Amino acid sequence: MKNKLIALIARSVEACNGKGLLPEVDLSRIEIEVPANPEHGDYASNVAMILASQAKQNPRKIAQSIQENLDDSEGILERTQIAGPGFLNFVLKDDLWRNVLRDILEQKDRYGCVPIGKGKKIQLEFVSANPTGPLHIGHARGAVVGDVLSNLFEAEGYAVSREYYINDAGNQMNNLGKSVWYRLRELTGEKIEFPDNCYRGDYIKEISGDIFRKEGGRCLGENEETTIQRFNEIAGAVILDGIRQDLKDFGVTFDCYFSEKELYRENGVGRLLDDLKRQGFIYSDGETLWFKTTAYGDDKDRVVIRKNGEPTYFAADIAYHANKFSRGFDTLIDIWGADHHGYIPRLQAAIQALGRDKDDLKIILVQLVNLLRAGEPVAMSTRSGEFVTLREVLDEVGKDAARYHFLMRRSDSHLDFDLEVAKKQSNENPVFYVQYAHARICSILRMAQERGMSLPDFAAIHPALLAEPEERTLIKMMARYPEMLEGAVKTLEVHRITFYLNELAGMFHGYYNKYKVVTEDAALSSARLVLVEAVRQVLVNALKIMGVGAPVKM
RNA sequence: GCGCCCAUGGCUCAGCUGGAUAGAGCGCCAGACUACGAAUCUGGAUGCCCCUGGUUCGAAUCCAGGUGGGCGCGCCA
Repeated sequence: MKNKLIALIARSVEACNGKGLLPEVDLSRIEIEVPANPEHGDYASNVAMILASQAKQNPRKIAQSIQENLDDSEGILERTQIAGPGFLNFVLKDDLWRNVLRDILEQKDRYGCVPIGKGKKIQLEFVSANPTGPLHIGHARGAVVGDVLSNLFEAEGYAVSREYYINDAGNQMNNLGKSVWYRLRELTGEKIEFPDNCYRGDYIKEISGDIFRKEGGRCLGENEETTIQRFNEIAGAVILDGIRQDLKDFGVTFDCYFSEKELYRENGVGRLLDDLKRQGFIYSDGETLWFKTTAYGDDKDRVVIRKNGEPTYFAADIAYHANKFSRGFDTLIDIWGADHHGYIPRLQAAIQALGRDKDDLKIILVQLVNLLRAGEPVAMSTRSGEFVTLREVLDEVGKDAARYHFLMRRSDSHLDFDLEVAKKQSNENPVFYVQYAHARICSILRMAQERGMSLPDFAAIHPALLAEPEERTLIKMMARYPEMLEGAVKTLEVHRITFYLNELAGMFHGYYNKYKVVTEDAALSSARLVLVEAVRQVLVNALKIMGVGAPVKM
């Protein structure tokens, strides 16, 4: 719709050029928006104000020239008006709006999907928590944002791949094995001092207990180093299984779990560094190898091979992103906790050194969740074993409420998650507000069915009967759904869907309380059934992208 | 010290990339079920959009400099 209007304006401006009313001007900044105030029409354009400075004319006069030269051969305009400093406001014909209902009923699940992706391959990497402990509530936000963004990209016609990067090649894995080793020594009766760099959580004791039950006293083996290595593999696998299960129950699944160890196979990291060295991005100071990230705006160069000969995490990460690109993705999106923001410049430098455009990698920072219990902050640390697990939240709050909660704010703003509030299944929780709207509509449709009124086709109703202001508002709101999705994709802002849903549900509730859908008037009832069915469809479509259920009854 | 993010009613936050009178929810006050589901709705009060300058037809939004808060600044991952 917006595009149609832009084209209309552009043609008019051209016509004005021809008649000498306006000079040649740059039209790239024409914007069409939905005015906050309905009195200002269905759409408004700032075109005259933009042109005013270029054309050196009064904006209202320009608006008038454009208005007079509009060629509405399609007949979509009811009227236009000039207002304020020079806005050109458009009021569309009601029929045009009502056709949205037809589109929704015909397109069903696909309504709202604009195929702007055109099959472009995009990869989203998220969660990627070290498999050294169960997922906690802090990981949940990134998981939901990544999952919903993936859904959104899919809806908009991208070929999406979801990936979890398993950091299983670093020191932290060794500490995991060591943690198990210490617990097992305890179980065999030894008195030990549990080290600070080991993990204290109860899950370590459970894993150790399992091993002890199976193997008894011989579990500690002969050689300390190989035993710890063995434990870290066992524990890593058990924990990763748990993570997968938690994510699945949270509605988050991945196409690929990528192991960091893969990168070292056949000296992959080393070979990549050699390549980069040949291109002059890597230099040695005699003891260590440095990557020249300053060449692309980083504050200082970064170490890739340590003095002890071991590659850094960064070295592996360069190889990882090179690997991603080699798999044919056009765009990569990484979702990180905001505490990693300092890492962005060096990774972006790296992908440019790999010959990619800076924009081929987009990094979304998700602010850390501030966990509270009845208003009091709760300290969390994987190492100390003090944390609230994702599992716990799922069991107590439920998938839908938890997911919705994490989608209510922009991802770059801090989020307070109060356990006591979240656990309360009260009407304070907005997810119920939206789901209730859906259940209510289902209830209406059920009841109509019982009275022998099945849902009519759009062709069978008289759309003009939907003339109440609330009905027009609802229809316009639904017409904006595709634009909303497109905006959310372009800005990578999933919270927009939440706000849209809340507003649509609110409009429906208001309408419901004021008007009766099913009445003695058969024609009116039919039209209104189509209207509420359309609302239901849009609610379902949006909730599906959010991974939140749309219950028929509550 | 340097860098990134944030600052909007009492609280939690939106504000569609610069538009017309700055909006929701919670909380507070007053109302609405013999009704298609009251997990709902209707009405009411509350604002130096952190401060100071700048950019222009127009700024909560963009720029500069402050103030206050969060987070980073390893040859950890």
